[in-house]
Amino acid sequence: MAQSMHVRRSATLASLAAELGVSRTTVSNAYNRPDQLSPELRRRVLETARRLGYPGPDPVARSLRTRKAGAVGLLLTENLSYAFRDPGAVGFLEGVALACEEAGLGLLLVPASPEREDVAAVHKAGVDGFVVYSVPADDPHLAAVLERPVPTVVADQPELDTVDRVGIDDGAAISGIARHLIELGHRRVGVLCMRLDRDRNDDFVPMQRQREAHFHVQRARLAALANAFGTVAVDWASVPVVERFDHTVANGASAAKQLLDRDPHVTALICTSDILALGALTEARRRGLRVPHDLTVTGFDGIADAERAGLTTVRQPVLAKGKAAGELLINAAEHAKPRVVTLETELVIGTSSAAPRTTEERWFGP
Amino acid sequence: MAQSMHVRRSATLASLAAELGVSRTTVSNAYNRPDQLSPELRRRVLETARRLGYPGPDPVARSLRTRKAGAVGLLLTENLSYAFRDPGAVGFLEGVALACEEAGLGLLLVPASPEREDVAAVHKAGVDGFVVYSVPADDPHLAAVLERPVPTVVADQPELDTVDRVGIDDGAAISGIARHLIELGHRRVGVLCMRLDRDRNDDFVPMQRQREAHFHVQRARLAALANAFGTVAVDWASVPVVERFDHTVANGASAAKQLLDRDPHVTALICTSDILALGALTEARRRGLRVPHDLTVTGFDGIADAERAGLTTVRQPVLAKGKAAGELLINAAEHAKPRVVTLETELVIGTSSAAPRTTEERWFGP
DNA sequence: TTGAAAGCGCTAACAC
DNA sequence: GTGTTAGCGCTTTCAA
Repeated sequence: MAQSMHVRRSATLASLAAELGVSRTTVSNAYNRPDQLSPELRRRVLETARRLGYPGPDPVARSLRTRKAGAVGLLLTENLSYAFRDPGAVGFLEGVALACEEAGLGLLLVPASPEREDVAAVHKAGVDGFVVYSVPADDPHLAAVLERPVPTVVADQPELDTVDRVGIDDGAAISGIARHLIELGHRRVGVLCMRLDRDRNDDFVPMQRQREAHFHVQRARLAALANAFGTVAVDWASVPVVERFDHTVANGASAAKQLLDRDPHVTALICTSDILALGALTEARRRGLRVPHDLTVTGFDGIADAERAGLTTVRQPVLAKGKAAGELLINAAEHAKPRVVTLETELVIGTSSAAPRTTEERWFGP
Repeated sequence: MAQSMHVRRSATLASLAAELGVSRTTVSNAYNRPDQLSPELRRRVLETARRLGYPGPDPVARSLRTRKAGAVGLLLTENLSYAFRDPGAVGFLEGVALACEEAGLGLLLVPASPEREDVAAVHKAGVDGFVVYSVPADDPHLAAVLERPVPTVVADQPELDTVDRVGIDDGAAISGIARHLIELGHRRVGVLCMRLDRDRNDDFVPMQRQREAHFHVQRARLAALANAFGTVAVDWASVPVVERFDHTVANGASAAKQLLDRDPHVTALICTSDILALGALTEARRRGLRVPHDLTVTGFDGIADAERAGLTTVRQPVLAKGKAAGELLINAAEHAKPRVVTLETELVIGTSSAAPRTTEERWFGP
């Protein structure tokens, strides 16, 4: 970004002061403390400023001096284009933006895609604090943020006990889904989940990977499911779990295909996100499976498209989450222990879940 | 944002240098020009930094010195929450973000709602340039941006001949809609448009307001419509045009209601955005009007919901627009004249437009 | 009211 | 390969 036409440059506070024959303090005051000088003088200062093309105090220099950047950084570790396409992420973003707007702070989106190992962007960010959203516990960008001497608030991911955090009770939330399915009589279930770790694994997920996932939210959901189905003697090790790195509807469909191809007797597909569930619905349709008659599908998040599709899911307040994160950061007063805000979720029973057909029904029709 | 637990603070480059018994240059080099010192010394520097809890060069101080903020500012003059809800705005945002991401630059969302007359946020923004999206030509935030000595790129709004600009040919694009309707035989049409000026006018729009609108995009579209329908002897002054300040589906519906209540003989509702058109569809349904049989409705933008609804509309490349704006800014090399990028649009004939019923049909059924 | 002095923390010539 | 010097442009005690 070199020059462009609209670049006047040059005049500084000092040169203005010299021109006016007053001290720098006075000029500074004209901008920052109007009550500290006579209206007349202030008028003169401002007028001369306009004449000289002085654009007012340089924000960077002011920031250096005041030790305030006037902005909050948002770390996403996800291609930004993803962030703007995932309704959950957009809602969160909106929430953070709202909090910033109210406080008159800017919101700086820090570029940090998963491919880019380059942490420089975090170091370059002139901000008064960071909100970290949905990054794996071992992400280098996160480490870089934590080194910066500014307050940090984490949302959903990762779970750290050194910084403030806002999230939901993922285990409890998805247990609601599990209980619902168990009551309906489902015992042969399959799971579609989002990225569990920084390395790509678009495939079935062995137990160890489930247990050691660095994406804590996904890990917590899987663990809760295992636990819930354990109570009805379902051996979790035999439950097929398919993972997808990129969170898209298409991937939900392909994951469902992969799972059903191997295990066609599954009566319910539990998805850890609505996006994946919408893909599962597509795949079900493609195979001629009627939902919920032939196959139950559940989601997670409560995005608009999911409710429109009648998905059984868990609704979570994404906007409130973002807002809470922003506010926590902005009010990061001195406090000894990290604060934790846990938001409420709500089980939404849609039309995508029903009792599984019995074996007879499978053979002889409904 | 005072302190919070995770705030180490203190050590500076200078103190590190002192501790190590080397010059500040050396420490600086350790971070910025690794090839300027022995690997061994660098290792020592970095190690000591870690020990002292030195988080690396302060980004603000560095920015002051290098005269680079490493970020692009985005001015929106709209409640941020609007920006995240309007699909067009989100697409644009994504495009700008993409361009920034590729260049390793941050994207700073500048808080500047229409209510907030406070321009301070613009002054505080530590950025290397601004992208201005969809603000009225007389917006004070815009004026503040133009005073800043950094390159600026404008998208859609406003039209200035001093800065780079990216947009579409609004007149030509909506003329396509007009011609389509004219060919179908529509002569009694009504228009639903977005905010025309900074002052709220949720009502019919007199000619003068149409002509003098500071939202140039809307003005251009209205002018093109007037012109197109002029060729078939439609007197534009008699065409009802209803404006809405807030760009929501609900407002589209209420605008359609207001228009149809006064002028029920209208055969086509031309909307300057898909959002408004979707609202118009709702209102048509409510009145028991079948679209397109009883009423033709057209939109503008080509958002996903519109295509899903089968709306006749103009598709415009919002993401490409954002990306182009970002790239224009980032490559703002020296150039004498402002650059203008005009993107292609495409007329999409959906199922929401058809020939108007004749008077007889109106009375005796189709 | 206004001004003088003292940096905020860092980088970039340039000299050693 | 390393140090010296000179600010970047601004705010803020403190004294006048």
